[in-house]
Amino acid sequence: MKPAAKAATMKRTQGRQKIQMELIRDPNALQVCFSKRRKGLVKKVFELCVLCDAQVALVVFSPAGKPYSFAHPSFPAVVDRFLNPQSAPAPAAAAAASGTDQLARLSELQREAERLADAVHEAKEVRGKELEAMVRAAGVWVDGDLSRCGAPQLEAALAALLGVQAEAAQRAHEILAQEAMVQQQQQQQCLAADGIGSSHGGNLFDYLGSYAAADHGHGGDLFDYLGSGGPYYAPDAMGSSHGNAHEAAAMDNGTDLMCNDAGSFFHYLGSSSGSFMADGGGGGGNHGEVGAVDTNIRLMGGGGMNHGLVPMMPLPPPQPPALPFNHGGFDYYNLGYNNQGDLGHGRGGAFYEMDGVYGTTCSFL
Amino acid sequence: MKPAAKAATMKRTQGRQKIQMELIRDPNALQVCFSKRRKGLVKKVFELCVLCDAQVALVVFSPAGKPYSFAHPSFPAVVDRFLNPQSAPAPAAAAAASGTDQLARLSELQREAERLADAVHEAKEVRGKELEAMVRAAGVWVDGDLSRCGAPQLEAALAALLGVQAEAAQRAHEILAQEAMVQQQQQQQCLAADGIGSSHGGNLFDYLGSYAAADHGHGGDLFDYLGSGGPYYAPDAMGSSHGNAHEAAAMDNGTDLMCNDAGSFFHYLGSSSGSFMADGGGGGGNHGEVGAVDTNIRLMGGGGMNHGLVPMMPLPPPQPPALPFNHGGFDYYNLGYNNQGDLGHGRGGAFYEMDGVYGTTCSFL
DNA sequence: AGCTATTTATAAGC
DNA sequence: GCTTATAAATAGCT
Repeated sequence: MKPAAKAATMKRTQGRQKIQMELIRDPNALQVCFSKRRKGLVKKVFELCVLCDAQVALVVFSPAGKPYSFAHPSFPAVVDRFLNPQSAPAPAAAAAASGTDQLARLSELQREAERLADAVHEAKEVRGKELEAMVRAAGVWVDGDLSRCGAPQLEAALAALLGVQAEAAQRAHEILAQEAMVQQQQQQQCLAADGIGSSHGGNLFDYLGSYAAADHGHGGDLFDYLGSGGPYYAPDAMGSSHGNAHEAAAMDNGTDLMCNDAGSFFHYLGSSSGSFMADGGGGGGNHGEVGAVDTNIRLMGGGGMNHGLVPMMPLPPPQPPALPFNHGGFDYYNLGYNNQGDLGHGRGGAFYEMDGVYGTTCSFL
Repeated sequence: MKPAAKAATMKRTQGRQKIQMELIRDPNALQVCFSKRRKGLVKKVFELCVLCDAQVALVVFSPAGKPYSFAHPSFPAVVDRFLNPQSAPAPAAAAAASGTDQLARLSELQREAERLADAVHEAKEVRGKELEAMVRAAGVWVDGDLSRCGAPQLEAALAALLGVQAEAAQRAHEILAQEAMVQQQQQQQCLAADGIGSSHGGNLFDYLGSYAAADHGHGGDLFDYLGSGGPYYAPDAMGSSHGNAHEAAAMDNGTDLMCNDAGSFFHYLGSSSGSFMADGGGGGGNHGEVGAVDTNIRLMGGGGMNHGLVPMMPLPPPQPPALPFNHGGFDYYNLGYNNQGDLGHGRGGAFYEMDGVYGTTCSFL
């Protein structure tokens, strides 16, 4: 390279600049940043799923208030897992949880809280010393501002922190548990099967590939490959079957690690440059496993509302009035890389996050 | 540099290698990868929160089955948001949720909270000074682990998160809504207020700084700074005032975007390399706002169980039989960078994810 | 949205 | 867990 005589002038761009970790004031910049970072975040989550067969659930609200989510093997699966750590799905058990059990839990929670408090305290002490030494240390900050919070909130907050919040939790639990059970029945062996969030409004499932495939449509991509270089499998989208297992049991669970309870939509078979497989929502679930991952990932990107390619789900409006959860829009989910100089560049991925409400989605048990 | 004659030999390491996006077969490598990536993931999420004031909720199960979580402003807040998109909180509803039981619990929680707050406060103070030198970071977090959380909370939270799944969602909604309302009453203007998960077991709150400070204890770090380079503001912890707004109204909401419904604990004031401000929990809620973010972030790192410094929770075995939710352990949460060639390197952060059950935490409404 | 130039995130390795 | 050398993620522009 040149001696940098006019290096500065040479550069077409200044390149990435380090930015302060603070709220971006410029609305436009904020939007751009959010979009890019959300995309990157999803890719990271996805990779974590694939590489470590980790189960995850992510929900992000855009600054505009639109919700985005990603989960693997599925939210239901994650929930189920929480409910049933390692034990098999105890149908009756759930019910049992309520009542006295609840109380017990609460007691525990309380104790937990105490311990936590202690921990904090100690931490504090220790920390103080450390701090002296320098900087970084520290802390937690668990505080925030309670200032704004009314005392009541604080209470609630604490309760929450401590894991308490008995009541709400309790009730929610009961109800949800039941729901979960119902769901479980359906999911049984294939709990992960069902789709994740359903993005109403027009979201797409993008495959987060690296030097993935050629993009399908820059202006209107639905499913984009997000993986690295493998074939990505995107089974059924958000099933609507809330009544029973529809296509359950179909997919082959090639999961090596522990993604046992999973059996979701997107199956990552990933290798290197592979083919992108997307099999619609409906029926058959399996496909030719290439040979690797079988991560069964599903991700629910937000779809742009302006994509052209995939005409999936007509999005039958469940219950507009009934469901209060209609936040948002969605985005894309295109995480391809193009650095490696491989095939195209895997662009695609449309996104948006205006204040308008595109549609929403959700996914739960 | 040399003409690369023996370049290959010179290199101490081969540097980062590109890896196939597929499940890592080697257990050890898997563990390492998971730890690193989870850390990085959390950092990313955190940054997204700070930069874009996005609200998020993340749950990750380690391959070993341990749960980790992160949220901002808190799970409860997110849930609430799902439940109550933009509508105002219904005051009356709250009453319904309450029960005598509630009160009792609350009282307890309050006490707990107080203690916690104090602890935090002190820690904060100490740390604050030191921090000035560094970082700024900030944000929120709630990461910790949900392992211990009772399923109910998780369920509820998740349900909320996903916001959908009609059925479950619906019912959950009804129930939760009520609960939420109750909460809302308390939180009213400060819904985001409540804390997040509590990591029992020995988690630490790490500050995710960038070119942060020197690490306190490599072997046993508690609170690590995770921020980048700005002032970090960690007001009061979880106040205990559950009766009414104590220090309410204090902080200035620098939030530009839309984090309107939030009013959480961690307040990020971050600027550039600024001073670190941490104002204890108790009383006054405000502080000198540096001038920026006001992100109100809270983070709850997971602690390693093998850290030396903090002798936290003995982990009194709650109820092996009773609670089915005992997944995991926790980890660290140290996301400092050291590249920029600033101060130290911001190491710290201990983590682990064995199959042992360390303790857990939860956070919900 | 697509392009760089950099900043970050991390495989490897100790 | 800490370093090193590189692969990736992205801030600033267009």
